Amino acid sequence: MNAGRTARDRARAELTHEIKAAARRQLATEGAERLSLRAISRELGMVSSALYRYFPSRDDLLTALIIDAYDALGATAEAAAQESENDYPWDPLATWTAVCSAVRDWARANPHEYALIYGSPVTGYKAPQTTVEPASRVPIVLLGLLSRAHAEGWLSPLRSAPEVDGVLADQVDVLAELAPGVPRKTLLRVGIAWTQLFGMISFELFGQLVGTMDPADEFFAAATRQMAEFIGLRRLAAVGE
Amino acid sequence: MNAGRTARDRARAELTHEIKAAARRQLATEGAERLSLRAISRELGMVSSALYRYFPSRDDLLTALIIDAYDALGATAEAAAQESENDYPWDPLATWTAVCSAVRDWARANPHEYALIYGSPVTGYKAPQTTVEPASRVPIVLLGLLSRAHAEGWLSPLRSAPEVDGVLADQVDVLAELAPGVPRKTLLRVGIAWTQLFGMISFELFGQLVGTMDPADEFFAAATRQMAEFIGLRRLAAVGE
DNA sequence: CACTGTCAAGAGCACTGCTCTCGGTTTTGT
DNA sequence: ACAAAACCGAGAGCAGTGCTCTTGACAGTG
Repeated sequence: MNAGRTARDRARAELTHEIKAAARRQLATEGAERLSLRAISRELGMVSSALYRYFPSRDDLLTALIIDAYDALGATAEAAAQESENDYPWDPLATWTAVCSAVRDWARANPHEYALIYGSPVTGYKAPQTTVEPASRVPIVLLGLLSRAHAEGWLSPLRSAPEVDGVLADQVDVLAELAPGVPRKTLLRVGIAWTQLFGMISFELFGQLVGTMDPADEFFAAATRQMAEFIGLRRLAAVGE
Repeated sequence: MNAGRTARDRARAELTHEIKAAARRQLATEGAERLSLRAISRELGMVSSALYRYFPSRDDLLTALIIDAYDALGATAEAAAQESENDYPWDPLATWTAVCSAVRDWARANPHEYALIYGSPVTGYKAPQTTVEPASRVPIVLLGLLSRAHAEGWLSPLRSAPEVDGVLADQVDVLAELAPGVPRKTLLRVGIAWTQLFGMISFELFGQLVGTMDPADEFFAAATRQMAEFIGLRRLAAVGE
């Protein structure tokens, strides 16, 4: 458990970190599929075969990068939420937009790592179970925010929305475990907003918006605001309505 | 102009088609980034260098596959819209959901071609201008549907939605050219619904929904319905409201 | 000191995209 | 009808890839 038990352990941890850093650098210039172990080893001044002592295969290195990316994005979202949660009076709509913007900003700052986790999956690469926990950090932030907003009376009842039943009700209920008390109607719409958020970011990053919403700042802001209203997050001034 | 003017032209067209077919087959088993010209040539019983007579580079082959995919998806969407447009009385909400479902079904039937056009862009590959026209066929279908719906009084005025101004108004106005008469508020929401649709499909195909909305049929149906209402498409019974 | 596990190095395999040259065929212009 | 031009597939070859295997050197522990 001790991080630097022996000199060998320390050297190994350090080199592992350096390999991932070089891989990330290469990810930015060459892309995920052209990630080359030999190029990394060249950059690090070592022989290619030595890399296999640290990552048994190219896929294992990819897995490490994917987990790191999920964790970095998750930490960004958590930080944005945290920063906004302490305001008084707390404004869940502001927190919602802050988290969404933080996710977008991270994606724009790290487009290749974003593509690695939210783009088309690398073929022949089977994501191991270890990736699902870091992948769920962003949804957990959003659901936690919703849960607190509900507890404090910030959620509209969505009277006009249809009831959620059947298979969908069961599926929505697994979200409810992370957002106790939030009604199904709201949770379903959170799922819709969730896919909208990442769909929009992917479109922006992957060039699907050029010609229309290309500088996407205003589109993103408007969409985020309207989706927040869609799921029933009230504006600060509108609590008692 | 004549398709089979000479024997050589005919042979060339046929071989071009066979190469793309083999490439598509390999796309399904190996993925876009592992698409190998040598493997294609092996499958076709020819020498690898001969392929370069038909596609000057791997990127050119990819471009052809991308254009074909956009065209196939566009044709699917157009067919779905056409089929629903002729119903009487015409129900634009039904057409909307039909087009969305058709897009999803095509994506599920051709996941690798979908990933090719809506997944992370292949690194080092610069999409030429020739791809934008086939890429716009689906948006054109949706906007045309909205335009007709507006002309026939099927669109709610979206009174509670905020005004669209500034840069966003200009961006939305380029959509307006494809959907004459449709108000900005509606067009902005169409953009939001558009990103939601493809975000949802991508999440389903790329495995981001497992653990929650995994069999996504009901989620998809509910989301499509609610997004249609979001953009103001009225239900058939609610025209006069 | 000796043993055990870890390390970098290097050769080697089968593969990739791509280029170039070669001889043969087809199409085209006159 | 015939020569010139365009096109074609075959093959060799280049520089690069992921990955495996063996070899010899080193550090940590008994």
